[in-house]
Amino acid sequence: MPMNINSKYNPAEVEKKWYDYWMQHRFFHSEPDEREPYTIVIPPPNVTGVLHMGHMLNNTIQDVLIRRKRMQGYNALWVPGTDHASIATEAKVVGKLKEEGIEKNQLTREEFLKHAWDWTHKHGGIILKQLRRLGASCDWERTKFTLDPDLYESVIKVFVDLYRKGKIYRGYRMVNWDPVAKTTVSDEEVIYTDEEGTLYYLRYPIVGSENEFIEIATTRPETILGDTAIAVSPLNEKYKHLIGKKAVVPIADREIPIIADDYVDPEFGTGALKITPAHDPNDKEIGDRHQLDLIDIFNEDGTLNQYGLHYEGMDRFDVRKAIVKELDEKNYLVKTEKHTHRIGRSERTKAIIEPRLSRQWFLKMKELAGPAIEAVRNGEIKLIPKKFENLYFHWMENVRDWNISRQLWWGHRIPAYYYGEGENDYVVAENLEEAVKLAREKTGNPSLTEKDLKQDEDVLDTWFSSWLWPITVFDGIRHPENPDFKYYYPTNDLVTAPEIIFFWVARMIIAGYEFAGDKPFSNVYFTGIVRDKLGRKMSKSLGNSPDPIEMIDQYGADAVRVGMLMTSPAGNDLPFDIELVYQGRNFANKIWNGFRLLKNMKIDENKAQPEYAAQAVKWFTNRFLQILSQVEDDFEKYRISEALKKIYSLVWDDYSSWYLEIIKPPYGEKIDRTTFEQSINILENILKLLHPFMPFITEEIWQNIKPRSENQAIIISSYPQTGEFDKNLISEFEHIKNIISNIRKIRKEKNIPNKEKLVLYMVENRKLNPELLSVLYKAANLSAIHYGNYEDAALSFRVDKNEYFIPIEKLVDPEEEKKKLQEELTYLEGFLHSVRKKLNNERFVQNAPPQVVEKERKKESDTLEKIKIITKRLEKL
RNA sequence: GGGCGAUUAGCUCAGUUGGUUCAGAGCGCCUGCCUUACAAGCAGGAAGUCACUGGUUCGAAUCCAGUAUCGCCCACCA
Repeated sequence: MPMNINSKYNPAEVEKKWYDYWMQHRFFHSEPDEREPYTIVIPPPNVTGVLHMGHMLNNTIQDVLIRRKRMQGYNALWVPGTDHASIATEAKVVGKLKEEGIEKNQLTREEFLKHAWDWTHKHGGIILKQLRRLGASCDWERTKFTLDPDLYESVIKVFVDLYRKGKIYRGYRMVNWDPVAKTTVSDEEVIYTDEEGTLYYLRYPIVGSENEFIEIATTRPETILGDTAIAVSPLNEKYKHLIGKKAVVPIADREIPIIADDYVDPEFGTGALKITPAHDPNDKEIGDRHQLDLIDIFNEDGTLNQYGLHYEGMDRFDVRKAIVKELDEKNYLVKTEKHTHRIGRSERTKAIIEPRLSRQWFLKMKELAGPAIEAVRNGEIKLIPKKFENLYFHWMENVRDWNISRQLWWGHRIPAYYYGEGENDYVVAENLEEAVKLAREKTGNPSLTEKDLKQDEDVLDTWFSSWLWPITVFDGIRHPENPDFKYYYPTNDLVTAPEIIFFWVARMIIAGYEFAGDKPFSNVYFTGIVRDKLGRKMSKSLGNSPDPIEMIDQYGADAVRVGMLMTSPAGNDLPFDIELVYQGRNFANKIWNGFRLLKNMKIDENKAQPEYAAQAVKWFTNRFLQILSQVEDDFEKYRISEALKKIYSLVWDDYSSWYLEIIKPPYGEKIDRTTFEQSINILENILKLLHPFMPFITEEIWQNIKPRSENQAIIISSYPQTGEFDKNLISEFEHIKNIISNIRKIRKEKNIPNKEKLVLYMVENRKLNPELLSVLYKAANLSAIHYGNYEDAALSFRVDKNEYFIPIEKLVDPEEEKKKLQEELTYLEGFLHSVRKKLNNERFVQNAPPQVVEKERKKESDTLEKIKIITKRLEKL
């Protein structure tokens, strides 16, 4: 049926229609059955986030993988969901409340959480809606949120379990303290700049020896009041005799040990380092190694506390000035030097960050990491590309204990319950009831009640719930025997960004072995970072990121998907350019017009299939299988961009430029039924190959190219199967294409209209399948093909060892023809020379594998033959 | 400073265990075409000392060493 189809593909009309159709028919939904599962869990985006270019790339890849497997007969499941993202979400809620004039600290925990939930319900899930626009075929019926009751319960259960196994402990950790905001800030929120400061050289008297001092250098003289040791390098001869002795802290008048530690650089400053474990991260580590005391000299606002002695209550920077003066007066200050060093300032308040000790919960990582390292080492889990394995091993082998507590309210509240003020006056339990029971046992006080217990105020790090994601989305912590978990776990592929290889990927692997007894996934595909043309990371704050939804509105999801994938090999950054989306859009249009051509053809039921069409069908069928096998290989190796490029070229070059042009009936004629049906078949296969990349346009065409019954859809159709193909046929067809190109070139050079028929003479040194000549007639518009040499004036060209002539009466200039032949000859002689150079090299003939030598011999003889042909031709002219 | 990776056409990248005319693709650029599917198109074309230096080898874009530049991760010095 001819119909009126616009020559421009219009994605906006099409995309919503088919997404709704897929949803209505629950094609994305999966339930365990007898098929083999193929499972991906989404890296859960922040619940209140919006879609950015990184998500686009990431989720397009996941959708390509899942759609392909679905068509290949797997029970494919892609589990979507969101992450509560404690820090990011809490910051947003705090900011929004501030705008309304409400400070967080005016609210109770319950009041604040209500605001947070309201916010989550209002903005949460926007990103999931946006993913639908991209075409993501997630099983939305299984959408999870990391704060869902079942996930919450699982996280708490895991905490308790780890605590009972002795893997969770309380300890102190340096945090970035903002004395103006009176809060901790994350590492990411600290901005470092080089600033000019002063290095103060101070001397500490040695206990027990008259007039002997040890000299140190510091940029922060006020912190001497918190000193608990002086460290020197054990290799430093200068101080060897002092190790084990004591020194006196000036002003504070405390005695502190002189210790040896490798951390100290004997070359820097004086070679001796004052140790203030409460106020410097490195000093803290040294302090831990040597069991030094901790003296915290600061209040929350950066003024000194009682350990500041007579400076109590003064600001840290005022104290610095004052104490330098006092040290100088008392003759402890040796000298000062200008010194440039990096200073960390709070992003928000610009206040200089104060390293401050704070009590936190930690998870011991060393033992847990063992099986996770082994799994990657023995290939049970593959990282793609492989280069990330080095990074993984390096981190895992030097893994530090994980600080899992955060001073926030939005998240999973730490299930520790305190019944007293003492260091160990707490119990860890899954709920309050259980906690009471445990507390009674621990204290021996049976009258203890819920009212006597106070739950820890902190919540768990967001990653402490995400690391369980592949397990908890199937409820595998609470009910490890449930059918979903048994069927879908372990999942197959994970697609994520290399930035979170430690935060998330490594920890998921650990959790998988620890809590599920098996890996969480088999392959991890790392995408790159999406950058702009200038190489900058696309980010909201830079404003250099296009709005993905606007792009989809304008160019269609298929175009955007193709644009994202066209040039993004695993692990490589993607320099995004809108040109890529244009290319995707143009490609969609190309496919669309191929469809239009077929759709508008009129069929002659009585017409027999022309030979050229039969040959074209045969060729394309083989060519398709050839490309299909290459594409399968690419997918096997996760070379997704490569697969797309091959399909792109198959569709554009082989299918559109060659196949369709050949089978297209001459103007005004109808097409025969056989060719038409075969062409539809071919198109269907092409659409299937394309569907994972371009789900919408392929569904639209597939549904319209022939009548379909309800419940049929390309999304659930079966993917083409690889098979044997005739390489020889493909190569012969290449030869024919080559002849056609040469004839087109001649037409162009000589200004011969395409409508004018030409005669071709050919000298066949390589025999061609005569049936293929029908294609030649059709595509080159020939009136006759003669075998044999053409002796008179003619234009000639050579393909392989064959020689072809196009006789043209007037327009042939023998000189021009001679020149062309001469050029060819020169090239061939040069080539022959290089081949012979190899063959004359005895060592080559002896050492190279026989096939290689054989190939060179063949090259030699072929070239000689070609040279002979040209020489003969030249003689005649 | 430590570790990892990269460097191939104007741009973005392939080049799969050294061996086909191996120097490729897409985009861009140049030329000619509004040819009855598609100008978001068609037909042609130009363009690279494979970062540099040396080595291994019969043979190197491919393997090794060094140098330069860039990127990423970690530690960033009292």
